[in-house]
Formats: sequence, C-alpha cells, structure tokens
Amino acid sequence: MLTIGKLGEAAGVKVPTIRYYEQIGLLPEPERSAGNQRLYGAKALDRLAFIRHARDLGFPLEAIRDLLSLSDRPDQSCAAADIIATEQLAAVKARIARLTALKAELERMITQCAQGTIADCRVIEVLSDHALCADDHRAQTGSGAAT
Amino acid sequence: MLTIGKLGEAAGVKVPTIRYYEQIGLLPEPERSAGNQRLYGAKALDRLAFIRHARDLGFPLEAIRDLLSLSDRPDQSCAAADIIATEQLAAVKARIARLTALKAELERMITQCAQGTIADCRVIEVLSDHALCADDHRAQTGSGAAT
DNA sequence: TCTTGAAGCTATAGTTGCTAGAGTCATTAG
DNA sequence: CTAATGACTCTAGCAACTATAGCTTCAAGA
Ligand SMILES: [Zn+2]
Ligand SMILES: [Zn+2]
Ligand SMILES: [Zn+2]
Ligand SMILES: [Zn+2]
Repeated sequence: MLTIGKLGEAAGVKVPTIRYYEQIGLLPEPERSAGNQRLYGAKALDRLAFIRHARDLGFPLEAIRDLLSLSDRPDQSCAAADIIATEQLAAVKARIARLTALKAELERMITQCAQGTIADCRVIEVLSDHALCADDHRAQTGSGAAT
Repeated sequence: MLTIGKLGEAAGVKVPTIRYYEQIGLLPEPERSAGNQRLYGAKALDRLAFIRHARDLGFPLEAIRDLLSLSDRPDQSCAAADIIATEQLAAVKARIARLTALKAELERMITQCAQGTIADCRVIEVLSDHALCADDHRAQTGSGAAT
C-alpha cells in the first residue's frame, strides 16, 4: 500500500492534484489508515497513471472520465473510445491551424518593424488595425482545453 | 457617443467582457449618462479594438496592458513592444511544437486500433502505457496563455 | 401618455485544471 | 522523545471570461 506522496511520486502527479481528482470523482475514495491517511493499491496507481498520460496527451478531464468508465467494460466495442480520441485529434488539429496562422502574423509584424519609435512601430500599427493583417485569424468557437 | 452595446458591436466584444476589462483597469472608466449608463467615444473604441485584436493574436491581457501603455508614449523606442511580440511568437511556436507531437501520437493510436473490443483497443492500451508511445510528449513547464 | 420590451446596471458565482496557503494531526528517524 | 517530514481539511487564487439574478433605464409603438 502506498501513501498519497508515494503514489504521486510513482505516477508523476502532485499530491494536491490527486486529492483534487478524488474530489471530482475521477479517483475513488481510497482506504484510510488508522490515522486517517489515504492508502492506495496497485489499481489506483494504474488508474492515476492512465489519467496522467491522457492529460499529457491533452484530453480534458471529462473525456478521461468517459475513457476510464469505458476501460472498465472490456467486452464492449471500443467505438466510443475511438470517437473520443478522434475528437481530441480534431481539437488538436484545429488548435495547430489557429496557432500556425497566429505565428505567421506575428512573424510578419516583427520582421516588418524598423525598430524605431513607437509612433512607427509595425507591431503597434498592426495591432491597431486588423486590415494590415494578411490572414483572417479571428478566434472562433474554442471548444478545447489542454495546454 | 456609444452605449456599451454599440461599442461591443463595433469592436466585436461582448458587453460583459467590456465591463470586465474596465474592472481590471484595462479600459478607463467611461463617462456616464444621466441614468448612469456608460458612454464611450472614439478613443475608447480604438482602445477596445486594439485589445480585441491583440487577444485574437493570443497575447495575454498582461502583455496587452503593457502594449497599451507603450502606445501612449509614441516618442519612445519600440524595442519593448517588439520584445513582447517576440515572446508571444516564441510561446506560440512552443505550443505548436507540443501540439504537433500530440497530434502524431493521437494519429498513431487511432490508426493502430482494429476497432474491436475495449480489451484490444489500441487507444486504451496506449493511454495505459506511455512506453507504447513513439515520442516523449510529457507536458513541460507551460508558461503560456492564449487560446 | 402609457406600456412593453430591449438594453443597461451591480454583484456574485461558475468555468478548467489545478496550485498555494493556513492551521492541525500522524508518522518516522535519530 | 523530539524534531522533521508528510498528511489532513478547508479556503482562496490563477486566466479570461461567461452566466445568472434582480434591478433600473431607455426607446418606440398604441
Ligand atoms: Zn517595433
Ligand atoms: Zn489581424
Ligand atoms: Zn479502439
Ligand atoms: Zn505517451
């Protein structure tokens, strides 16, 4: 049995994060020691490592919740899991597309600046007027999470 | 003079967002009508449009605050503005790099799945074990904001 | 002029995924 | 036995809004 500190170390997750996951019902309430400290077994470690890995891949916690409950039903079709992953892929692609447009615009404004005074700064000029931009990079309905 | 609704419409910013910007000191407190409603002039519209455009380009509000106060001093060197933009570009590049790694991993797991049961689902398998991943995509110290 | 509906006002809480504190209790190494 | 960790609960804070509640003001039609 592991204490919360050891569990966090083993899974690469900080202790308050584990308690937070428990609070939102992503991890089950563990056993407690005589002194009221949480005690975890191998199953909890697996589950936490799964969560950690899915978070690293950018899945939002709600999606992870669904994936976890799916993985508890091994005989079912995996279509639902694949759909979740596909949606996550789509979200990642959308974010890449948006960021790539931003990158181009930022590079343009930076290279065009002649490094003089603010009055002539291309960065300030472009920020003041979207018509000076090459692409349309307006933010759309952002459904995504993930850093 | 514009009411808050007209201002929001003109700048493409929602009304509560304008009030939020005022609350955090990004927009100055405007005049009020006899009935206590906010009234904005052309200067406020310019400022709000600047904020909106910078937000669209992913600048965090703190950076926008700095850019705005720079743009009020037209005779100064624009080096500080260019540095802010360059930092934003670096943040965007870092996020693209990370997301590109995630995209590859997600595509890999999705295409490898044979669409059977959860017990054999490659998506679930990979999420359970990072050793099955091709790249190291672990999240690093994310300093960024920006959607 | 009255009335209705849209738009404005303030203040508070919720979103996502944690992180940081305060103040207290349990465990363990020397 | 004491001191140093580590764990406990609870609350608040981050970014950048969004949503709700309950009220007042405004503009236009009947
Ligand atoms: Zn410049
Ligand atoms: Zn633009
Ligand atoms: Zn599958
Ligand atoms: Zn991995």
